[in-house]
Amino acid sequence: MGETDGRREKKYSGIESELRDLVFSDLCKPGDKLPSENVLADRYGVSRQTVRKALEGLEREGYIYAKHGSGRYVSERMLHRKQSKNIAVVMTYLSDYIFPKVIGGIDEVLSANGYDLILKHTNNSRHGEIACLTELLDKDIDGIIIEPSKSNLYCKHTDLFEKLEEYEIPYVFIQGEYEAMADRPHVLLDDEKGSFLLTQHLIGLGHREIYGIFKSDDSQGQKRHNGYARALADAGIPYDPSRVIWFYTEDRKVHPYTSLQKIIRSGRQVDAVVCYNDQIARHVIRAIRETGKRVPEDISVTGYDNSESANVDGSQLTTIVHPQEELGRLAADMLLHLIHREKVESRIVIEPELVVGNTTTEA
Amino acid sequence: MGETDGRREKKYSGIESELRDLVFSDLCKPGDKLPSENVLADRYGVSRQTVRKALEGLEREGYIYAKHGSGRYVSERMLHRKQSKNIAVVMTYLSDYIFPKVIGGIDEVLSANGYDLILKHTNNSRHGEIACLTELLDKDIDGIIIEPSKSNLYCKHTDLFEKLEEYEIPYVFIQGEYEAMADRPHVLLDDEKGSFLLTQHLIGLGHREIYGIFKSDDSQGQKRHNGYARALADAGIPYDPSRVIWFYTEDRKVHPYTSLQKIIRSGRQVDAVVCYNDQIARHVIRAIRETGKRVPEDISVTGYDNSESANVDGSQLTTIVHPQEELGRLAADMLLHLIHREKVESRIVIEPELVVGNTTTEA
DNA sequence: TTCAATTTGTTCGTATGTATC
DNA sequence: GGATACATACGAACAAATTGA
Repeated sequence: MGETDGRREKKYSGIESELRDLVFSDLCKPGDKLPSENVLADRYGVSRQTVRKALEGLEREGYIYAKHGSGRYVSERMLHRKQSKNIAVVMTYLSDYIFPKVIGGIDEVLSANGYDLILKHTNNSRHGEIACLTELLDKDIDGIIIEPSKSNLYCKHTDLFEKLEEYEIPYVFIQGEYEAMADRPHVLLDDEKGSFLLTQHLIGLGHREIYGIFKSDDSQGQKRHNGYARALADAGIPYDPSRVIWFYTEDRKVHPYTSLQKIIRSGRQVDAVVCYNDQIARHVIRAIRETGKRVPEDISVTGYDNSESANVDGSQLTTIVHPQEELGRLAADMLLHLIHREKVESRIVIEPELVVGNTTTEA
Repeated sequence: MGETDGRREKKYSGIESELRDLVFSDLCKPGDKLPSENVLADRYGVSRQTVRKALEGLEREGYIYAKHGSGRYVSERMLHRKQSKNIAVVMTYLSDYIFPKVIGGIDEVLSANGYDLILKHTNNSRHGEIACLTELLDKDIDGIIIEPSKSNLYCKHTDLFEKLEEYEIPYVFIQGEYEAMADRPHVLLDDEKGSFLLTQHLIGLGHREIYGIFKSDDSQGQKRHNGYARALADAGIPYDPSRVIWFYTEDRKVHPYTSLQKIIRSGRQVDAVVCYNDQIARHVIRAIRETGKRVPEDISVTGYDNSESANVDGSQLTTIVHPQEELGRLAADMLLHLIHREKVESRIVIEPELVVGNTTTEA
């Protein structure tokens, strides 16, 4: 007996959306009075209760309010309509090294577009990244800029990123990339080429016994290692695994320098050291000097990032420029395009630029 | 005629709060089924419609959900009850100088308590601060940590802070203070005493012609000036306004150094310069050296904050320690107490600590 | 000040549709 | 299929606040 007239539309929700359109249209200004419940009931040919049900939704959202005994009015809140206008930025660390500058670049673009940043950090642990993303899924955000943690390990939490896509929350990776997520939007440096340039520079200076210190648990470390290896290969220098020291995030402050010191003290020839970044390079230089060798006269050292620590004590590292703010700005721009559903080049690779300092010299 | 039996309690709201208590009590776990509408109607002796009205509120807030044809159930969301868990941090700048470290300290405490940071900055303009606060009033936040902009000017937007109080959003000032808001929660350095210690140090080294460069538009500048003046007074050295150079945020990069150079080149005796902060001190040292004078042999210079720029090129400024992370942690702690409505000391003043470097020496 | 009309707020009753078990 | 429970819809009545005559 049911009058199955196709899909059953609820009366009140139809009226609700009609009223919503009315309120959102230019015809309505904040403070305007809406027709009374009885008038609307007549107009739409429904009961007063049904009209009330329709109005309830709008009132809950704060777009209209009721004055007892007087009427219903369009709310002030119509002016700044509801949008979270929050962007989450998930980094490995927040206040060290180059991160403040990257965040500054992101903020520059986003705050100019009325967005606020929610900052989170993972301490470069997979666990931390999962925790961050899980929390963010419960939050009101319009997009995410994320620096992957331990990006060289296999990404076991692709489900979280799929959830983001399901919720239509766009995201952009910066700095590193998960192999499994390589087709997603990225803004990256060409780490492989940067390291290639540094190593080539050292070879050009006549060095042959070139050591490398790389981080094993992010994609940058892997790529910088690859650039180092390719430069050696191009120059016909055989790649020797015993000249490469790998380290993890967790032993950054302990391991690699002592390994290098042992090698130097063992009497093996060391012409130069290509370091994962400037921080490592600074430690390496100190470690080398502790062994009695000089930098750059005995051993040349290169960094990466041209960070604040690249230039201290009158010493300028030979390093690669990290366009910190620019990286942030590019990622923010890309994210804005994604939020606005505009077509956009979803993979930006920044060309590296060599800075020759006074920590490298001819052999 | 009205049965004015005291205050007329709406039937449904009484039932709603009873149900709310039930749901919030330990008797209910997520997934538990509530009694049916008819059972509740009987139990409370009201119509089924009234019960529905009461349940509506709880459902809107997400604490219960309905399964058509089955019943009503306690929601998962009861676990993480509704709270935005966002804290806004409003600073003058974000990525320069000491700010990343302060933010790092704030984050350390708040992220451990499940809060996220929303970062905003004012560029140290009153206009910027008003814009930030206005935007934040429309956002879902549980508290604010704010560094006042141009805190030495009269605060013309106390209404915004009153709005925050009205909305019961607690806030904590850090670094500076508005005179009109001095009774609100603050975490500050004792800038007056810090500057006093620096000036006293210079006097102890035998200097008499001690100049000062201070920022005029924040309370720190004013207080550091006062400490300078008090130290002179204590030592019986007359205060000479022509030895004090004031500058504004907007001309930080131009004005004060050239004024000082003019003074030096005019042949007036300059023993020492007390600078507003380390950044200024670095510029001042460069400016002095441009005139051919030496630091510290001819002129001693002091900074303030012991920031990263305090120690460069093998030169360590004589300065005052700024406990950057600690300041952030203290402010975050205070804010947490306020959010939890716990009693808390609402004014913390951190004792300054002198660092003697190699930019000051005996006269 | 009073009063009546208007408008929203609350509560009851009733009926029907539809999903679940 | 039948019992149960939630969802939608309508009608009616009175309470309480506002407004303007």
